[in-house]
Amino acid sequence: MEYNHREIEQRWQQHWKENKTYKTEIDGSKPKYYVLDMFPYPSGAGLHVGHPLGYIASDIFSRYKRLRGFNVLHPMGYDAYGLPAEQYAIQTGQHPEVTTRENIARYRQQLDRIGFCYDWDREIRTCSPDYYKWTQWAFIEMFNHYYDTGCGKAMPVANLVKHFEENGTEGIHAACTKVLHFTATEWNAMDARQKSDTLMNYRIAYLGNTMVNWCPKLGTVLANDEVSEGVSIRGGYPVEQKLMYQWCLRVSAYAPRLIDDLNEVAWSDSIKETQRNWIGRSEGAEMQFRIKDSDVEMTIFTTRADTVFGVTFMVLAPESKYVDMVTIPEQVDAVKAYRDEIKHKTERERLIDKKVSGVFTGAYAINPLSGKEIPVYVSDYVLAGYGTGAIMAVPAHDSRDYAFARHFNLPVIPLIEGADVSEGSFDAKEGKMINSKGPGLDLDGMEVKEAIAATKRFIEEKGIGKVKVNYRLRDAIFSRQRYWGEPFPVYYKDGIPCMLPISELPLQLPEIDKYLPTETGEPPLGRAINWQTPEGYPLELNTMPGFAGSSAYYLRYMDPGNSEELVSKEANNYWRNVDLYVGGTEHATGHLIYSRFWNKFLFDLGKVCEKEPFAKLINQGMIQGRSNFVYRIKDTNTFVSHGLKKDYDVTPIHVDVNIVSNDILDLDAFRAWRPEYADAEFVLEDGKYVCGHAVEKMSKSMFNVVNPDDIVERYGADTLRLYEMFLGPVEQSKPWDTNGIDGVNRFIKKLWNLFYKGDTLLVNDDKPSAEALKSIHKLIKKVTGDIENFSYNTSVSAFMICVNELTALKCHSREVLADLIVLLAPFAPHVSEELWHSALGQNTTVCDARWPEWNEQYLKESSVNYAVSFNGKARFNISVPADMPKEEVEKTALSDEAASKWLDGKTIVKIIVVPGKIVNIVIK
RNA sequence: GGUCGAAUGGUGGAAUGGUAGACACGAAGGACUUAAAAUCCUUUGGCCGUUGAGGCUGUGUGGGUUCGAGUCCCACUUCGACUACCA
Repeated sequence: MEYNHREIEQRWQQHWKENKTYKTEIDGSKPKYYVLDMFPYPSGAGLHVGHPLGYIASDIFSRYKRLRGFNVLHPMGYDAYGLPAEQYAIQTGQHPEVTTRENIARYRQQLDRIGFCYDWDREIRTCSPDYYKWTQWAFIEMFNHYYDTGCGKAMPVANLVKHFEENGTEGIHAACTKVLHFTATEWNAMDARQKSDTLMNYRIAYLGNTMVNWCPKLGTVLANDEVSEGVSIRGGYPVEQKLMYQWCLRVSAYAPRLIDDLNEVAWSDSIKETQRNWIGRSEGAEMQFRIKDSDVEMTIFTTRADTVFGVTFMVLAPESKYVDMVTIPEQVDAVKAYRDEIKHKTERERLIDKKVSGVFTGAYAINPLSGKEIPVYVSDYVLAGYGTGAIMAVPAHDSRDYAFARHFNLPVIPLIEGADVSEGSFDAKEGKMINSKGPGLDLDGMEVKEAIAATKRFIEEKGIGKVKVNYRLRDAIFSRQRYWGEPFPVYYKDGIPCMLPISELPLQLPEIDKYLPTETGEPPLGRAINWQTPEGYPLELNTMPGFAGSSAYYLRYMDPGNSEELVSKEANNYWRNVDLYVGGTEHATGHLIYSRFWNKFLFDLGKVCEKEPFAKLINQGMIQGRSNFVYRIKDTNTFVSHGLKKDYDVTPIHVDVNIVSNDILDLDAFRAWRPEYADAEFVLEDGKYVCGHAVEKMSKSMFNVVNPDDIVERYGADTLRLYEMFLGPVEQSKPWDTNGIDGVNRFIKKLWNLFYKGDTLLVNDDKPSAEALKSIHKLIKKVTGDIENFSYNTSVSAFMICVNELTALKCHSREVLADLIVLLAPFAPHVSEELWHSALGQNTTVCDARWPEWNEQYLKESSVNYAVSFNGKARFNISVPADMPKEEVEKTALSDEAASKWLDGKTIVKIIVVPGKIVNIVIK
């Protein structure tokens, strides 16, 4: 029997499917383990070889845990709502559901060929009504809850209403958009509209007038994590700031818990750090600055309270509410002109244009500590969305303030001893304070850190300000002016937003004729006929963003068919949370924050039992493309090989990597590739055409996309799986390079040859030799350790070594080979399954086998080689029995002939015997 | 600008502070073959040397800790990832 990957893989994939080998049920007799991949967005391009990297790694881990006796939940699904399908729909009129369904079918086909152990009965799609019912449900719950900062969790809005009725805002501890004060009488006097508006200030899902990232080209708003460097992540279109009335989620209320609980998850330090930066906790102080000859008080936020004596001016964000309050009549026109100018610039333009700009309001503020009068400016370098939208400017110790001060010729007062501020500001938080003396407070001579603390104490005592922790994390904007997303379960009764009853969910996405905004500029749902409740109240026209459906999907896999709840108590208490989550780092600030927020909210409601959704996270590296080039001599149809190109004037041209093998171009395939190359001529080196190469993003336009289907067809899924792991550490980014794949394929053939020679079965029941046992037990130890640590590349090497050793030993012992197959099963399930049955005669699937344990006894060396070194320099080797005591080893080392050469006339200072490897003799 | 990470042969990459370069690719030579493919064997960091000896050097650069450093510490250089007017 020869190794025939096509036949074997097809047969076993069929078998697993028919027997539902990987179906998972709750089983209280076994410990659970939940392994999850970040589910893919099914794009039209299909999978390339980079996508399965993480899936293969998690599949290996799942199979390993299963062999270790765990009940493993390993599901897969599709993040099916998204912009590309909708953009495609706009261009072609094709319903996004149709394209999405087709893409999913293609993905499924590709995934199936790689032999994953998913329980497909648990598949979910975010666009399916059975699923998004629970996305809508969670939204309603968020609407009906507020965040109580007193007890640190979400509480029903009904409680809040009761409190308002009895005590007004007195004694309320609630996360809110702005701090309100009213009495019970005032509350009770409000009409329904006013009450609704007031409650929006507290709800976790709320309608608010917020500055949003508006992308005119996409016709929708975007969340902060969907925008980078002033352009949309999808499409790269410019984004501008716009004030809009939108649904938002009060994610910011959870900022402290999102930071604190990072200590409880086993994620890489870098991704935790990224989240910490994104949430952006900063400890500082809020301080009041009064405007001269006015009763206006402006609140600013600063982390450098110590620098308050160096404040020489103040700056307001153009959108700040203070601007209108302080601007003097003479400056109104100038300020208005400046604000208009800023308004018409996109975020991108504001970022690119680093030029300092701003305008004087004409007002002066009083420094609360020094009593000095300082001018108040407006400038776009101050952001409305962070802190209070107003700052005290300390040009000596902040580079942005410095640039502004130089531009407007404002004074710069250094506050730290030795700081040279003639060329630039001194931003470091170190040194001794100077020039910092005022009524009641003297900071001179203090270290910066002391000074910050002293100032904070002082302003709290005097009531000038208070200590405050600020977070950069902002509320998530939850409305999208798009068609292909979850409809909001919201209708408007006399303009007041109301939630549909849970019993009427899901609110299904309606059919529309065109996937574009209406002529009056309403979102696409405005085209839907009868988009209203049975009573005739209009339904919400926005849809939810992409992250809505992906925020709680891991919970749904636990109980995918449940029509009563998102997940039953029983299923949740058994599966709890994800033990191992595998996916890319690109979700660090989006999905991974939203999911954690969503989970914490459901945790507060008692719907889920774990406060963190993903206990351990592994970030697989990105697979880049490896492009190949041919070099055309200018104005000819002649191509010169890479090594000879310097002698010619050439143009590099991308060539399809699929007609290049080990950088050698297949000439006939190249001529057939494109009509214009049909009669191409070549200048060869050593009879071959060598292509150049470069590492680039894997994309169609660079002709460097490698489809896993092609690899599976040629080498088999087992080879693909092993090779992707062999390529390097899972967490590292690396280019895809097919050059080494033959080695892995050769390994499988060698493995096969341990079992069969032609049609002869070689497996016997002989007692394995000590060497063979040592080889296999070494492997058991190595692979077990590697899998736990996610170092699969060295495991693959270990398999190769073991198979080579067993081949050399002519070991065909059933006992040894059975262990080998079980170890290999997670990596190469098809060939393992085949050999398990046909050669080893087992009648259970290899998934039901037990993971072998290594026995130290077999690993014992009969003799140990020591490197003997003098003063750390290795000089010669000695071989001694493994159990020789330390003193004997020293004696043997010193009695060696070579030692005399080194010891001649020298004194031994000390002898170090390191167990296992080295005898170090220090001489003088 | 900030944060995190990386730097080892022609290439991908191994090395709990203990003989650097495992394993694989590629390359060179050889066996089998009419030939090719496949398979197998040998060599393969660099330099010097050679009878099959042996020696020197070597993990981005410069210091340090240590009997001993690719590994730990400090500084620098280069590259990558993420983030960015966050006061």
